[in-house]
Amino acid sequence: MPEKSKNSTSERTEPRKAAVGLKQLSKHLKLSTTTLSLVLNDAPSAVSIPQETKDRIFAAAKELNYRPNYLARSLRVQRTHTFGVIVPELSDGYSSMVLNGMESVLASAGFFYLTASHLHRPDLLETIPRLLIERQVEGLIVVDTPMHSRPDLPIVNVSGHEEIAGVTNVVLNHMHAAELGIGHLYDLGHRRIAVIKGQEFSSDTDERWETISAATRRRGIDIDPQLIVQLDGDSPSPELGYETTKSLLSRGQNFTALFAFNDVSAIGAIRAIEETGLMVPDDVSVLGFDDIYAAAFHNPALTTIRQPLFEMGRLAAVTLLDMLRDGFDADVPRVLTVEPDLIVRKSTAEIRKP
Amino acid sequence: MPEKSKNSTSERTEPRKAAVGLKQLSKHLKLSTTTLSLVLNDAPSAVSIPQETKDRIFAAAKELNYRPNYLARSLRVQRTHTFGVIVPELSDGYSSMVLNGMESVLASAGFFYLTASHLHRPDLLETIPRLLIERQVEGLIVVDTPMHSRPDLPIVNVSGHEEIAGVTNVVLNHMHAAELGIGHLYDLGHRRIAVIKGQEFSSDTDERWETISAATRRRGIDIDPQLIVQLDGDSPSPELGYETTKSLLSRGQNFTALFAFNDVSAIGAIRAIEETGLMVPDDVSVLGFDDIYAAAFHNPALTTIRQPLFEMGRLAAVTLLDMLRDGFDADVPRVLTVEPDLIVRKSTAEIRKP
DNA sequence: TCGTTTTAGTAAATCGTTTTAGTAGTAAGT
DNA sequence: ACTTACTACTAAAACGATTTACTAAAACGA
Repeated sequence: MPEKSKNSTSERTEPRKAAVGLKQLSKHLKLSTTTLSLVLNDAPSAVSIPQETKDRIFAAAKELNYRPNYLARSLRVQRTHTFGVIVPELSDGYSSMVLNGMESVLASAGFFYLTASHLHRPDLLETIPRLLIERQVEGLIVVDTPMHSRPDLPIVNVSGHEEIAGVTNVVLNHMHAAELGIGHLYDLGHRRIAVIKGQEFSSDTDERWETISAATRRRGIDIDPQLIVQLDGDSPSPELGYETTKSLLSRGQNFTALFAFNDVSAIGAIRAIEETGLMVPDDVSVLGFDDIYAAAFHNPALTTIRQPLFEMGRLAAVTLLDMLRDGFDADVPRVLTVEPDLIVRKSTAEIRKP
Repeated sequence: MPEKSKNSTSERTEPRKAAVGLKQLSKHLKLSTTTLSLVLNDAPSAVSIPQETKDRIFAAAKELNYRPNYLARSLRVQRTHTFGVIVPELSDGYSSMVLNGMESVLASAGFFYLTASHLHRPDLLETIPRLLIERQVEGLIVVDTPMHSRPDLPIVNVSGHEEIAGVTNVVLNHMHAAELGIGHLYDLGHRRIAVIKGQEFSSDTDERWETISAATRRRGIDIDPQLIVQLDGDSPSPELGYETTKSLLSRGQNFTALFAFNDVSAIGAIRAIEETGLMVPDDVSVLGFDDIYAAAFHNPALTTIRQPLFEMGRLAAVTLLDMLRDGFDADVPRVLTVEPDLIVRKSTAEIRKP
């Protein structure tokens, strides 16, 4: 039985091989760094170099564990293959889904990205873009974050609504989303519909509200101002929706359906509603937004407007890459629209007594 | 009515000021880049430079919008103030909470980080560390990911269990967690306890299982092998827990409590259990793990073992920063342990008929 | 054989900073 | 008057790659 050398403690702390650079490699091979660079990058002018030499170079690079210094390379070629990503915060579910989609594109394009959360703090919103630019990111992906000024590099804003030269917005078709949501509730017979608006700072808040408003008017019903509440605070917990709904319920107004700003707040709302002795969906229907993973498995399973967050991230990334490839003022679209879906589950039902 | 100049198309495309570097600044000021650098970085040797000159420099830097090139700077000073972060995937809730904690430290330390997801693909697990090292990250934070070899830079592994020279593991006190969980179920009278183990690839799976196993034995009960199931697949949806629990239920064994690997799978499990006509917690108690945001608001509210993920991320970051400051072989602890909490809510209850 | 082309490389400039090692010119000390 | 010290700077060498512009030798063409 061969002795396991795996744990031969004397060998454990192997000599930490100092990373070898092009210079040491060139010394070892007795070739200039020029030649090495040409060969290793398979530059066109390396055709004249015989295969034998090339092989020697590759072999030595592997053997000495050569690691090109990407910093030096980036400095010289003036490309970092790096994007900056600005999000409100990482753990809100929304951002991480978008990032997920984004990364699926970037990884295979050889890009990395630096992430920064602004936590809705104005000072960070101010400094983060500058810091990222100093780090020579080639573009910015901004998620659910207002961008007023126009930094001098390509930007894609996911859920951005300002029209700014040089920034492309990736947005949901909110009109369609509102039609789906309100249409669904209307078709179930609901006329007294409460709405939880998003936080002041959330990019989608206004557009969402306006489209919902339009969709109800179009059906000849008006939303009682007493039935409108707004999320406040920046916790990614259902707590916010819970509190908001509590205060809505305390007004004593009756309503048969509630359209929440997102699934997280819908979940909080359900708890609040049930705590007052009402049942979802028998007494009040609750409609969410986003279709997060948990939505399908909540009790009751959430009826919701699905927003293709992964796709939005993916789209943002490919668009930014396009902008880079096509030069500065290429005519990429100013706005890219993705479509929502109505996912009917168990949290909405026909109104009981019409 | 004042005309809205917002859309005055001629002004829209403002001249994109080319970012000015030290050289142009020096030309403009008729001072050497040396002087500028000294002053702008407030180097000790800048004492001899009169305040008037300094002011001129600062003023010009602001006016011309000088942006130091961090790449060049990093290359020269051999510090990037950048970490690499390796996670299984971004949208699993676990990683993003850890990242959140991590970022809270890094941001104020002037560090940025490059994130990469390996999606459990062996090729990515192989290449990602190399790519990050080429980009000159100063350290690696690895989340819920096995690390066998020892790259030559400081590493902190969140939920890492291998003992490797040079890497510090941040781990939960699993023994304590198991004691809390099993103790709670035991105290409620449960003796036939089912367990959902984590996925094969999850770092915590083995340790979690072993400690649970020990905690039950310590109480003189043994877990029926028929009551052990394991998650399979890498979706961050409750679907996995649902499927797993379905198959558990189909075995026809009876059990009065279920200890799930995490809250997400617990939520799936509850759905599966209720679909067979059983009630949670009346017929079977379900115990989760992690205490994600949704746990408190699920129906029934999840009793769970809270894992301080934010804190673990925070700890990982400060530790890595320490390792950097104290030089290579500083004696940072090999393992940092954080403590779990039992959060009793509504998904567990006393056994009905003893 | 002479001129041209090809082969197989190399020296040096470059990217944008920081940093080391000075250098004039003035002021102070003795 | 002569050293010494300080003031206010600057030239040039890093950092580690890439890239432009060469070169010496060999091969080829006429």
